[in-house]
Amino acid sequence: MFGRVPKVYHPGVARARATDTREGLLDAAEALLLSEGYAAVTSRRVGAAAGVNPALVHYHFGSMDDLFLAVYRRRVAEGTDRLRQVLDDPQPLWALWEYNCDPRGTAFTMEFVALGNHRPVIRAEIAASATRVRDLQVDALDRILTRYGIARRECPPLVASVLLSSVARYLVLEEQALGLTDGHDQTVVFIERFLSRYEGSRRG
Amino acid sequence: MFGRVPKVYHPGVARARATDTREGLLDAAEALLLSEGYAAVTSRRVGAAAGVNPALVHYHFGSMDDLFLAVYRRRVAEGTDRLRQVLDDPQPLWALWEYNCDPRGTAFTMEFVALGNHRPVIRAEIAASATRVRDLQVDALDRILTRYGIARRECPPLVASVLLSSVARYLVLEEQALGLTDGHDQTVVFIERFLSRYEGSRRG
DNA sequence: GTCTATACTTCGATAGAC
DNA sequence: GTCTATCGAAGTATAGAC
Repeated sequence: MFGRVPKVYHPGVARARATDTREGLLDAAEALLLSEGYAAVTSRRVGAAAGVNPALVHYHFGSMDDLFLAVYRRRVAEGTDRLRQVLDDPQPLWALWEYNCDPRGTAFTMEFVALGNHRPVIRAEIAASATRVRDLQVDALDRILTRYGIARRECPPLVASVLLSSVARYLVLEEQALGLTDGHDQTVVFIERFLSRYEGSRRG
Repeated sequence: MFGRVPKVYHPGVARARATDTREGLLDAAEALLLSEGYAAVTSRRVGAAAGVNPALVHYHFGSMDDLFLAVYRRRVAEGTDRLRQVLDDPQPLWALWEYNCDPRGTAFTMEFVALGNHRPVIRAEIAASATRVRDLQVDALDRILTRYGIARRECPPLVASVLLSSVARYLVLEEQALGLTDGHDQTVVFIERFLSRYEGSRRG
């Protein structure tokens, strides 16, 4: 009698469902990426994991590249929010170290780096976001180091940023990807002793 | 008249040709891996790049997993040889730093790490070789640090090894994969100033 | 050893019914 | 929005001629 109900008549309901499906697909894609690597992220498997039809991947995102981009951007947005909060921490150096030690971000980034190796669109996105994150982190470190009276010439914030994230992220990479943990405990102790010199032992 | 010539009658010639093909396939696979990522390493593309029939990949290596393993092992063997020579260098700390800064090894490892994410056989191989390489490096550093009179308690060789390779490899990773070089120059200067304290500036 | 030919699988993407 | 059905491309792997 009414034919199809125009979606504009029930925008809330219609859009709620669509958003659920969309988010479900993103969740499924991200889970697959982390557990089995990017090669496992196919429209068929993502659809199956999300409990919907594979064709919906293309309906909601277009190509697989677009799906990957959406997954990436969602996670980067979360990460950036967390990074901003680091400065509010009463022990910002500790917070920054812990932020870089988060294993989720590393496994995630590694897959996308490998993915970007043969998908130019992905590669460009990674490069852009990496620069943004680094700028944010350098800005934070600049203020932190100044607060502790560490001269810029003695230890430039840029260098501190590179050193901090290098060690943290490489430790996680080794542990997650290679199952290699030799010397990690000792190295962490070594680093954290350094952090404690400025901020005391970690509280909270 | 003679039918097929049994290969045992001309082992040198027959084996020489076979070896060439085998090596050619390994070369092609490695080149593809580095230039376009592991997803580009398919039997068809490897065969085409090597100028032979794709079926030969399976004849010589069996499965694709076996091809990947062969590529990996060949490169690891080369890398291990180079690492052993580091100790003979008159400036071993510098040599070790440069060894870890080699971009080839890093790009290579990264692809295999991502590959191992959904290929258990590869993952196991990486873990085993990573442990061997680290042991070798720690052994080298132990002797180097002792030579320079650096107490094991002050800077454990294991920690030195982890720190050194972390920073070096992560710098390369960022540069190669993300095109991100902000702060790298300054960081390298920072590190090399440290090296120079013990070994003077790099010679040769 | 190397090639041709092919069986079988899985992928990305799209057209059209509902 | 979601599904069914399907096309064409590309992958792994094998059998068999040469």
